[in-house]
Amino acid sequence: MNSKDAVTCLAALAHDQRLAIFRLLVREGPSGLPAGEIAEAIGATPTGASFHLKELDRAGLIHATRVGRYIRYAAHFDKIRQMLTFLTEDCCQGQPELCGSTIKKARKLCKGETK
Amino acid sequence: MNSKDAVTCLAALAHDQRLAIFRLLVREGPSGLPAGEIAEAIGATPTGASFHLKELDRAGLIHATRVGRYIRYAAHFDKIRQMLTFLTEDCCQGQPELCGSTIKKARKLCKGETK
DNA sequence: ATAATAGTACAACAACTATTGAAATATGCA
DNA sequence: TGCATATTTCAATAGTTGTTGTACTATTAT
Repeated sequence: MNSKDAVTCLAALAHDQRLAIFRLLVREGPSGLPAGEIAEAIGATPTGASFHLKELDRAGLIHATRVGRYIRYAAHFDKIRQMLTFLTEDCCQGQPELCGSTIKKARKLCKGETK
Repeated sequence: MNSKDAVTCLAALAHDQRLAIFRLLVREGPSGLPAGEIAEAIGATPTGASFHLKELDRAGLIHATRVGRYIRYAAHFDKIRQMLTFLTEDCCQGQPELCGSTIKKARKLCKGETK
């Protein structure tokens, strides 16, 4: 991930409805949801939802798959990881004890961490 | 952290120079850097740097402290953690094995994780 | 084939954001 | 006090992004 790429991701997320879509799809997991269900869930018009889904897709944070007459969207977890990593790379010059009480906690995002 | 707050943070980061400032200050740690040094490091004019620093400050991602005639800016690590947590909350409905190969890795952001 | 459903594309307009240069403020030093 | 340094503020302009409604395309079922 480079800076331009990261800016595209961040700009895609920097909108109320798109952030809601993103978080919905992160919660939903790899199977995703069809566009209509997403639109309804966040209270957007079909046109609006389509526009925002396209933005998120363009940034690579989600991806679309046609299934019959539905188009399912799902979070692209690898890209998400890349973006989060990019944001906090080399934090505190490799001495995480400096921000220990803060960034560390962010790693408890998903449970199940073993090491 | 709520959605509005998160959108403000993400919008603040969704700019090439501001992202560069943010990453510089994350690397730098709690002591931060004076505005002029930041401007020089990212190749911005004093006016431009000031504008972008203000945006990041307004979002709560960094904070300013006057030290003599310098103004030092430092990352606000607690806010950063809150934002990262907000983005990936309840991922995969609490079954991280679904995205296990991806999000987990993002937790290796800072080394020094012990548990 | 035709109609119904799911979703996208386009165009016009409004709203917001970034950039620039010049002027202002704050602090420290001679 | 007066000058230099560090940084911010302001105003004008240019550029980008979001919203809305209408029209279009793709798929399925009758």
